[in-house]
Parts: sequence; structure tokens; C-alpha cells
Amino acid sequence: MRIGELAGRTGVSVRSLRYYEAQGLLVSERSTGGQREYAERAVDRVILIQELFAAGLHSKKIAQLLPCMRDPDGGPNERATPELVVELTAERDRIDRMIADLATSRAVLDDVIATAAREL
Amino acid sequence: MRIGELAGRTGVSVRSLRYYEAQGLLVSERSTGGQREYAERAVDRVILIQELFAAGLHSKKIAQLLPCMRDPDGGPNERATPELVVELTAERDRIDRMIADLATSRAVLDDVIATAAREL
DNA sequence: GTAGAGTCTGACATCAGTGTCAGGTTCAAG
DNA sequence: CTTGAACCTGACACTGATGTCAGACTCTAC
Repeated sequence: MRIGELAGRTGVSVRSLRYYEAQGLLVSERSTGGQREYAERAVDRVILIQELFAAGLHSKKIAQLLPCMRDPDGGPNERATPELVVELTAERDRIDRMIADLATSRAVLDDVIATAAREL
Repeated sequence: MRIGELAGRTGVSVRSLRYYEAQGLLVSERSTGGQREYAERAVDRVILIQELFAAGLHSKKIAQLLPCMRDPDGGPNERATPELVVELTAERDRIDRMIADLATSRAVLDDVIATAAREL
């Protein structure tokens, strides 16, 4: 598929997809005329990238992480270096703290919403 | 306490504390010389603000939310407008999706880490 | 009263992902 | 062939929280 369709199917802008490629997160074949052509699995890949972005990982770290995934996405499947494992473990811990903080914030919102609803 | 102490006790930079005040998230008395003086409860307030930031809320929405909290923090304790309730409900839903996404990302990291550890 | 640490305001810089525009090329349908 | 939609590259703008700097003022301790 071409970039517009991929954008439509993932909800990610065309601009962002080109950015992902520039950052080495996404690969594409090129047509004779130079237009990007994506395989079907690019859809899942893009969604995963978005999730990792949302989790606060920067593109550089995502670029290191993706080839180490056990996931059969056609990539070269390199192995994680010990340094990367250390970094990813730190990220995982950060995500754990993030989830805990989110739960707190959610409770705050819930409380305000419930209080307001009670007063109506 | 003065701004430096508040910064130290919350782990938030002096710069950020002044920013919070400019955004209407934090209030302070002023000394005769014009220096900010904070009450004890400012500590919890700042920590809460940080959590809400981490949850992806923007300062404007936090400024609307804070006075509607049931929390006895000395604020005027206004009541949430129906429009605000709608917005906060949307934020809460967004946080729920965010937590779910984070769980996915965490699992991805976990998998890579576990795979790497197994190969060592 | 003086030294030095802390604080003040205001301005500009940074980050990283994304939006947007310009000028040109490619693709698919008629 | 032609036309219009989609795509290309490259560049610049934006966002929003935070960093950083300059020059001036305040506070505390000696």
C-alpha cells in the first residue's frame, strides 16, 4: 500500500510516517517513480511505534528496540546488547511509575467528576 | 517557605514553580521585598500538579480542575461546570486508554528484556 | 554595613514530534 | 494525452514545559 492508505489505516499522519522512516523506525520499498510502498505488516508496526512513543520512549531508543523483538515482523532480529537491556529496564521501571501516577490522576479526576455529578 | 526550599522538597525546579504560578496553578504570598512565600500545603499541591502533567493534562485544564477539588487545600472550592465535567470525563477516558497502551509497551519491553536475558 | 547566597523579572533557547507550505513529480482514470 | 489526486523533498513554524542567562534586588549572618 502507499503512504496515504497506511496513514488512513493507522490514524497517523503522512508527515509522521515519513518522520518515522527518517528515524529508522519504519522501512519501505520504493516504486519505480520513487513512491513509498508498504507491506501489510507496516500497519502493526506503526501502531506499535505510536504506543512506544506514548509510553515516553524517544525515537532513538525505539530504533534500538525494534530489531530486538521476538515478533516475526520480517526484521533482522538482532539481539539486545547488555547496555540496551539496562536502558530498557530503566524504561520499564519508568513506565511502572507512570502507570502508578496515572492511576492517581485518574482518581483525582474521578473524584471531581463524582462530586460535580452529585451536586447537579 | 521560600521557593528554593519548595523546589528542593518537591524535586521541581524553581523555574517550573514560577511557571506554575504564571499559569494560575499555584499561589504564593509575597514578602515585603517581593519574594514568594509558600504555605506548607504547597508541597502536596506541586506534587499533584506534576502528576497531572504526567497524565497529559495541559496547564489550562489543570487550572480549571484544581479549584473543583474536594481536597481541603484552602482553595475557594468552586464547583465544576457541566462543560468541565464533560472535558474531564474525556480526559479520564484518555488516561484509561493511556494506561492500557502503557501496559502494552511494558509487555513489549519485558519481552525484549526476557529474551535478551535468556540468551546471555 | 557588608558579603554571599537566594530571589526577582524578562528574554531567549531547547526538545521532539508534528503541522504546513512550496515547487515539482508520479500515478491512475478518463 | 490530459487531468486531478496523491506523492516527493526540503524547509520553516509550532507547541508547552523547562533550561539558562543577565542584571538587579532581598535576605541572613557575620
